[in-house]
Amino acid sequence: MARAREFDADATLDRCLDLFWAKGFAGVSIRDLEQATGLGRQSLYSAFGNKEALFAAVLDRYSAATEAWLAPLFTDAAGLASLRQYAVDALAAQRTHGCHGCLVVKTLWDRGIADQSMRKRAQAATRRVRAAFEHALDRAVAHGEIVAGDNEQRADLCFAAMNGLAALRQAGVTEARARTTFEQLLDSWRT
Amino acid sequence: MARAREFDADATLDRCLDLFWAKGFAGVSIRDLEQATGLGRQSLYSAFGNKEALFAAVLDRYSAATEAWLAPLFTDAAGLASLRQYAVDALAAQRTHGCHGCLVVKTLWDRGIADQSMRKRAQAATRRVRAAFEHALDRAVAHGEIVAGDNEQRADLCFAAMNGLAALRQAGVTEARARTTFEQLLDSWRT
DNA sequence: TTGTTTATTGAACGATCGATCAAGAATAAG
DNA sequence: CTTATTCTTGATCGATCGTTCAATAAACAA
Repeated sequence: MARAREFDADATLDRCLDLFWAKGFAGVSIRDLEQATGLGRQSLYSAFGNKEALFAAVLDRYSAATEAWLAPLFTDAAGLASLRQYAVDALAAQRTHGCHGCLVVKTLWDRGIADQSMRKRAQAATRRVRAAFEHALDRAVAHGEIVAGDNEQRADLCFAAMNGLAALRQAGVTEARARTTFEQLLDSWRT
Repeated sequence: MARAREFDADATLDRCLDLFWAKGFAGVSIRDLEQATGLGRQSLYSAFGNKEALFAAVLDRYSAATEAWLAPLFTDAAGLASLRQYAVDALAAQRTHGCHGCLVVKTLWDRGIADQSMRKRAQAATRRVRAAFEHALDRAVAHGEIVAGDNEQRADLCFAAMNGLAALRQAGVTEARARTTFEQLLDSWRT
C-alpha cells in the first residue's frame, strides 16, 4: 500500500455540486473547482478522472441525496403527507444551496454534455422519482385520502409542478407561498 | 451614409437562440455562433456588441415570441381554451427546437450570467406570463368555466407545471401525454 | 467620379481552457 | 530502515476562449 488520500471525496463532491448546480457544467472550470475544494489540480484528476467523470460523480451524489428523501414515499404508510414533505425538503434545499432547478433535469436539458450514459442515468433518476410519487398516490387512495384516478399522470403532474417550483422561487415567489401552491395541487384530489 | 448590412439580424438571432437554448450561455462559443450563422466574427461583434449583449438580444427575441402567444390570454374571450392553447404552442415549439426548458427560467437559474439587468428582464417576463395566466383564469371564472378560487396561485401552479412539461418530455413522456397531463390540471378547477 | 463611412474578412491578441508531466512528500509493507 | 506505491505540488502542454486590429470591399453623399 501507499500514501492515503488527505481529503474526503464526498465533501469534495459536495463543494463541486454547489458550483455545477449554480453555473452548469460548461460554466465551471477546473480552476474554479480547485479554488472551491482547496485541492490541487492533479488531486481532482487522480481521484475522479476528468471533468465529465467528476460531474457524473457529482450527479450520482445528488441523486443519492434525493433518493434518501424518496424512501418514505415507497412505504405502505406513504400518502399525501409524504409527498408534501418531499416538496418541503426540496424547497429547504433550495434555500440552503440556492435556487437553480433540479440538477438532474438541467442535465437532461443540457445538450452540451456529450456523455450519453449520463443522460441514461438522469432519465432513470426521473423515472424513480415519478414512480415514488405514483406509489405514494396509490397509498393515498388506499388510505381514502384522495379519490381514485390516473395516479401515473397525477405523479407526472406532481413531478412537473415540483420542478417548476424552483422557477417560481426565482420569479419572486416566497418559499411559503411556493409550498402552499404545491399543496393546492395535492388538495385538488382530496376526498 | 455607407455600406448596408448584408444579413438579417433577426434571422441571425434565431440561429443563435437555438444554440444558446440547447447548450446554455457558457456552453456556446463565438466560433459556434459563427458557424451556425455563417457570419464572420467581426460582423457579430459590430452588430451586437459582445457575447453577453448578443445573448441579451436573443433573450429579448425569445420573450417577444412568447409574448405573441400571450396576447389571446389578455382578451375578454380568454378562458381555459386559451390556456390550453398556450401549452400546445409551447409543446409544439419544443418539438421544433428541441426540449431544453424555458430559456427565461434557465437564465434565472444560471448564476454564471453576470449582467444583473438581464436577470431583471427575465423576472419581468415571468411576471408577465403569470399575469396572463391569472387573467385567463379570471375570465374562465367569469364565463362560468371554472369555480372561483385563488387565481393568482392557480396561475403560479400553471406556470410551474408548464415549466415542468419540458422536464417530463426529457423524462420520456410523449408530447400528447404531456398535453393531457397539463389539461388534467385545468380540468381540476372545472365547474 | 470622388470621398466618406461602414460592413466584411482574416490574422492575431492575451487569457484561460481541460489535461498532463515530472519531481517531491508521505505512508504502509517487509 | 528500506522500498514500493500513491498523493500532492507546480510547471507546462496545445487548444480554444472572448475580443480586437488592420486591411479590403461595398455603398451612399457630393
